Amino acid sequence: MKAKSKKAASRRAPVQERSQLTVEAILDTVIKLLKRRGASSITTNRIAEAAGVSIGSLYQYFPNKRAIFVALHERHIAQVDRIMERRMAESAESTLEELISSLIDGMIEAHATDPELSALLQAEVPHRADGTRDFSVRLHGAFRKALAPHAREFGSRTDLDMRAFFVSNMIDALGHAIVLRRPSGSSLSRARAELLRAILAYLGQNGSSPLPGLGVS
Amino acid sequence: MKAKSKKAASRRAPVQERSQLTVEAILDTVIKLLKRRGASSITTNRIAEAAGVSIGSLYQYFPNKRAIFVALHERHIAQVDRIMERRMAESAESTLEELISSLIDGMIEAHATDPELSALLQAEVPHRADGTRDFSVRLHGAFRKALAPHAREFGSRTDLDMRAFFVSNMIDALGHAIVLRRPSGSSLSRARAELLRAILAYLGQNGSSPLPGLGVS
DNA sequence: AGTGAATTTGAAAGAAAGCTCACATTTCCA
DNA sequence: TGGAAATGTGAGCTTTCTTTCAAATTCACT
Repeated sequence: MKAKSKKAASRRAPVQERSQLTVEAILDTVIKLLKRRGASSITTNRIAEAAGVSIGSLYQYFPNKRAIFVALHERHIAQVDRIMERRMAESAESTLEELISSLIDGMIEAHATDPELSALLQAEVPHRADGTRDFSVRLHGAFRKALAPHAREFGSRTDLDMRAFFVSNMIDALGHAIVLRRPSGSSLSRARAELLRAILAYLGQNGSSPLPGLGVS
Repeated sequence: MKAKSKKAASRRAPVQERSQLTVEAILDTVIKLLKRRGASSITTNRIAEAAGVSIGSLYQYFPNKRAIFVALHERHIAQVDRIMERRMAESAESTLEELISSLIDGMIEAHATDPELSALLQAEVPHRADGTRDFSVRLHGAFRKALAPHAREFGSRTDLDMRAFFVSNMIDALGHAIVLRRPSGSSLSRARAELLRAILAYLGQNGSSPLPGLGVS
């Protein structure tokens, strides 16, 4: 889960604190405008005005409008990276169930904080296709490492690579789904427990350890 | 899985065949331009020119550029709807495993035909957030129906609604994932079998019926 | 064949948005 | 403290979007 390096510097990189604040203000303002008016009404001039910076400053740091959106995605992904990396480190000594459970919570934490933003980023804000792929690859790699020590616990000559791929995608995609679209009657914690159960069942541990408290099934 | 009705008719609806061909040509051309040059270089005039229709005709059927993208998404979703609906009907008398297996194949069929397009639609083409949600809700409802007859087969007082939600999201999200991002070494059929196994394990049928042929773990 | 509706055309132009650049201001640091 | 580097500014130029519309063509139907 290492965050990746900077992209092509088609524009000046902010080095002083004030310019970093400018960049942050721009990205924060885009979020505000996204929520208030939707993506289609966003213009670079509106962004600059609402952020309290000149249009010239905006183009000092972003080569075009799309780059602003891409940067917003990257900032969000970096945030998720940080959360998952921390939990992965903390759970180094834990059981498999504890590890999976913690990573599910991490993904939920990363998106439940601002579900509206997550939904907007996914649906309305265009981004580079390989950006999503990079994150997926990174998460996959992280799970391959995280699962390796427990390889013996689930089925015999299982394909670790494939398992890691499925687990990482289940946590990512289903974590998203339960935060953004879970059935109206159900609680987040209930759905969270269900996701844990699904993953453990997939890893060949279903039925063994009854889940605590929540009355799953 | 009923396809939904038309949106606000801010423009004339095509009634004759030639005008329907015009609309199709526009959408097909957008796909071509998307693949060739990427979303950011697309202009309405370029679309019209490449499609061999006048800019006037384009604006006869689409109120603005975004509407063209939305229509592209809707056409794609309608295609997936059709495929899934057909398979759902065909598998009405089947076992649970046969049903799930067929729906997995349907989702793969729907996206493996043109993976590049699927990736582009997801990443580069902005769409209404509720469009994605509508599809998710529709798929969820369909699975609730499809799973209801088999409710007795998996665990006792299980929550059908929640199960349907997870199964529909696993097929959708993981179906996407294995088509677009599966580990380089693995075949699609191998991943497909793994997805089936994961869902059946989640539904509490793992270990029971050995899968045919593919040697899944 | 005749008639009206549907469709197409494309140039032209106003509106809107993206973006540049010459110059002003602030910060850094030797 | 002085100059270089970094940053900020916004008027206005360029590109693209969007609309208009009168005239031509094609289609459906009798």
